[in-house]
Amino acid sequence: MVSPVESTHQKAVAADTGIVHGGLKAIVDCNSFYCSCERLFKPVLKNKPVVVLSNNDGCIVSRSDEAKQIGVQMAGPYFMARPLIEKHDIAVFSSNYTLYGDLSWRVMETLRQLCGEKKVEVYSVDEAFVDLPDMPAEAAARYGLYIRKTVEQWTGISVSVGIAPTKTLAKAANYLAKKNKQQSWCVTALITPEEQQKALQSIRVTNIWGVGRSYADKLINMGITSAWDLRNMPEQWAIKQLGGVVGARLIKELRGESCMDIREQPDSKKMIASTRMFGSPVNDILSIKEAIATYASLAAQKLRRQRCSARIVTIFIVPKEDNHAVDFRHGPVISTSTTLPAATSVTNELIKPAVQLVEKIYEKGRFYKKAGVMLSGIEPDSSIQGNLFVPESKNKGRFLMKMMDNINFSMRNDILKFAASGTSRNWKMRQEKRSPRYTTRWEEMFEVK
DNA sequence: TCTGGGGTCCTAGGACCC
DNA sequence: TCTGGGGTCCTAGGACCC
Repeated sequence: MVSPVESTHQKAVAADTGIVHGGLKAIVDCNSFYCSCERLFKPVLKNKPVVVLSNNDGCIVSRSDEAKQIGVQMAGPYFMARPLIEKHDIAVFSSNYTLYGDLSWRVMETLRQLCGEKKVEVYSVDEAFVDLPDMPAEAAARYGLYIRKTVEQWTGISVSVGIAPTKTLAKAANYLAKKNKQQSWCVTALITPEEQQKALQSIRVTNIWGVGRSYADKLINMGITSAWDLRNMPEQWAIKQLGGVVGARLIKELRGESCMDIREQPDSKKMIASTRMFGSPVNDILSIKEAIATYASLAAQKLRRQRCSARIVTIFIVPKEDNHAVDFRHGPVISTSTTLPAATSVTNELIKPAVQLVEKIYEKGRFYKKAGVMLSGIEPDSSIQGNLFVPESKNKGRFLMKMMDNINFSMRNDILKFAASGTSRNWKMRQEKRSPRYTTRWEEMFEVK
């Protein structure tokens, strides 16, 4: 008897055409993206260890290969890695999202030109899935190499490419490509069942896309240690143990049965958030209200950029805890929300309810380390019913918003702000080591000498 | 002293309605 | 006075991703 798994595999490659049933998918992932961006404008740093910090200079979010080799941990707190960083004279940068955003756009444009406008799904700032429906199996690896070379020539950013019949297997391929850069030339294809088996047997279950910390612990406790072990578990088991339909999909994808398509146009956001850690913990309600007002106006900007309005305003604050444990986890989040009578994207109409909510959850005497605003119940502006009774001033409000957005875009991000955001900002984040925005600000442009 | 800032999807459970 | 079962909507929370 042939099991369903085997029969899927037998159908996988049609012998006459060499075209994989269901097509192939690639994931293109920039290598140490933020570090690569920083290095692009400081050629002195080529082959030197570099790290980039998160907002607030809190964690390490990107490491060059050299920094990895020295032993700097990903997502580790900066203050803990600092001795090592100083000892080895590693270059350190605060994150500069304006610069990374611009270079990201260039990489994505390159992919669209190479592979077709509609074949590219931008998955994150440094990753994209590419649909390769007609790619013959034997041409896949060569094509991956072509992508890699072209992107590097056109943008200066090096990428790794994984190719396989499903997104999850493509991610696994990419993981191996990055792991053995020397042999793989940053490209790996997993097309045949044999290739897939060998690859999955070599990957620990922890490193599979879709398996996070808590599932990893659970799986290892059950004796499921390799990706191959996981692939061979029954779907019913996955439904019970790994979050229902999500788990079942994961198993199918590992077997080569594609459950996730490439989506060229991402849906508009269902939720928009703006949140930050404070530069230092805060205990007075006034500072928290200032922060909330600032985040509300940031979120409102994002909302308008998407040409949408929101009906639900949620705010949250996170109390500071004293936890220096090795496996640090964030403490509880205290949140509350309110539903507005009508959706809006006008900043002051969102600030006001947001700030009022602070009273509901703030506890006097307690210190907080983080706060945020989330907007949901999002509707496109075009679908909002005109209301005869909406006063004229509302249109004025919209006009003002548009002006503010334009000014903020071309000048400094926060040059115009509402009075409620305050002016002292002792809660503002630290960002001491930011590089210039070489590609988007005239006054910070890279000079060729 | 010091541990990011976004997002998505799914499930469970309660309220409410007929 | 009795009170089933199904549907829908909402919220909270947990898991994941980069």
